[in-house]
Amino acid sequence: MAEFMTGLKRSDYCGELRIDDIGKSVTVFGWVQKQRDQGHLIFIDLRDRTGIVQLTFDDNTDRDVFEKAASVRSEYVLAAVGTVRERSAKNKDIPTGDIEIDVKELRILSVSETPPFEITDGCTAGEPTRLKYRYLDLRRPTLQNNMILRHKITKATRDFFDNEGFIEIETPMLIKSTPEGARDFLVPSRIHKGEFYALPQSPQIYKQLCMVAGFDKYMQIARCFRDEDLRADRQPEFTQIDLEMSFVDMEDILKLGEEYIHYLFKTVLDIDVPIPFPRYTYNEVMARFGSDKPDTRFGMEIFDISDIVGSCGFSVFKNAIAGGGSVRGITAKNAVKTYSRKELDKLTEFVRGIGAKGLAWIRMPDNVIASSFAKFMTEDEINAIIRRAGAQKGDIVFIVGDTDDSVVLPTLGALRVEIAKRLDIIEDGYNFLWVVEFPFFEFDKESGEWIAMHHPFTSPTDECLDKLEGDKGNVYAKAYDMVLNGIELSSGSIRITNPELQKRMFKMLGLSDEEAQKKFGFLTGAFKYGAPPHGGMGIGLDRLVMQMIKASTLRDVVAFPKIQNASELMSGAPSAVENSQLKDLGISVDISE
RNA sequence: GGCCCGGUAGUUCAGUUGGUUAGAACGCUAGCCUGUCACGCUAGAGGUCGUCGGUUCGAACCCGAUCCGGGUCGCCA
Repeated sequence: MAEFMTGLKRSDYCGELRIDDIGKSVTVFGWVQKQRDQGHLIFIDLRDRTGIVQLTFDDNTDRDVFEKAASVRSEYVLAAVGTVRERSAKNKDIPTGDIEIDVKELRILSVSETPPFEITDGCTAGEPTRLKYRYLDLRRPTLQNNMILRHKITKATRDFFDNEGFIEIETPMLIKSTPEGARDFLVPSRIHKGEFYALPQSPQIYKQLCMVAGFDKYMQIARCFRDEDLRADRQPEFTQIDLEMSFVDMEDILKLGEEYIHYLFKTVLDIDVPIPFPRYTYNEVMARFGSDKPDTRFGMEIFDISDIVGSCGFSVFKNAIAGGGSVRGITAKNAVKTYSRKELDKLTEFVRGIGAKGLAWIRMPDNVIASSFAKFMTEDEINAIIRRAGAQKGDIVFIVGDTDDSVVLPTLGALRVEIAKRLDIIEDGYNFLWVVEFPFFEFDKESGEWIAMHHPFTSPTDECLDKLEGDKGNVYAKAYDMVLNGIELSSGSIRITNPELQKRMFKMLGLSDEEAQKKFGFLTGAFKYGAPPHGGMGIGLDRLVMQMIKASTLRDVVAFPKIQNASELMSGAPSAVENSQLKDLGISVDISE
């Protein structure tokens, strides 16, 4: 049935033919979007990655060609040779709508079964179906454009860093497992039975070794792996624009990051992102937005009413403050219509899910004030809260109190985003910002210990060096995050290059000299031979692309993504393997629980 | 591992006191149609109601278990 394309060569892409091409003899290849048979007149919409062109067959068409056209079905692969001519009935809705191809020769290069869903952007099939047939899903114009845009982004990225004097170096995928942080994906070794490689969570150590090796400016578009649970913005394998520079301080890296983003958005989207980006300290964003990756496309900032309610009659608030915590709130403008009493109960559930014990509110329809806690307060206290909140008729004030600020702030932060989405007050745009001055340690309530917030190679700030062993709560890191519209795009730091300091860091992480030597000896060993001061960052490419095309899930910017349970619907990976393979590796599998 | 939501035709969905033969739209097949482009008209095919078990005279519907999919918390130095 299928014919050969022997002797044919594409003259044009389908979607690129225009009225100027009238009279031109063309050869096009593509997939059948739609065949419309009207008896003595047949139209076929032929699609390739550039768009659609209409093929026309009528009484003047050779009989064999006409009959072949009548037999064509959706998604057949065709070659058509013919002449471009002006349409008698034009279609203003598509770029090629002024012309059609009067077909002289038609070849069916490949037939197709009826696809499980229609290959259009209007397709209503659910994601599981589309992922199972991802090769068909990828034919849809949206995903074609997403992949093409992603290509443009990686191309622009390489161009930018090349211009800046960076060298792209590939680091290994089979590396030593160093089980701090996320879980490693492990790869068994056949030659060393019972031993395993890990897939890299990032090229961190190798890029630092590149600095020791003198490459000075390194970059790589690197695949990274983490064996953790998935989210809409988290895949187990992802791509990072990884870079590292020697002889720089934090300012140099932030400036380069800003220039890169500016270049990228200008080149790919023709958008001027203002630089430099606003810069906030960690403590500031936590206090104002309740998040270390704040979305600043809307206001609704957090305010503190601890001073007002410190001795009020509402025991929840009073106890929160007495216990060393705080009482804070946000004001949702014009939210009365959106949030009924019943809806407020749902929000209470929402904050409980995050960890708060409850949610207090003041609802202000018309001239009456309804509140979940007013009966415990004096009128003066309520009025003071409303004044602090800047609340007016139609607004709702939400208040959370707890003995622990690490409950109060993230709760309000999450609530702030949830309400903003619901009220639809998030402005369009790209709000980049830096978060700097990260604490070096965070207090772990469960173990009652201070634990490092960053990887062990992150340098503390110079002035904090004396506090490392004592005043841990006041130690800050030379670390910085790039945030875009509430999503962490990038994380980086200046690294430790002093072997003595590195030793202290390992000690503080609870690693004995022996363990540190075993796990990271090859890095600290390298630092004995002249390590230049260096730092860098890794930018999440998938998340960046996702933001640039305004997709709601990473799956729309990854060609062959994994689903929620980390499997791939199309191939069925992961899967059991042959016993002979296991035997080769010296592995026996025990999945009994 | 926890919580929430979902699973009925190829696809998207509807389906209430539990009761005859489970419907619609799109898609598909066949016939007709000379300007369609969401073509039109006529006819038709297509279902283990996720799976297993239970309750019942009778289950898509009620109960239990389980599988699958989505979101989220934990987790992601």
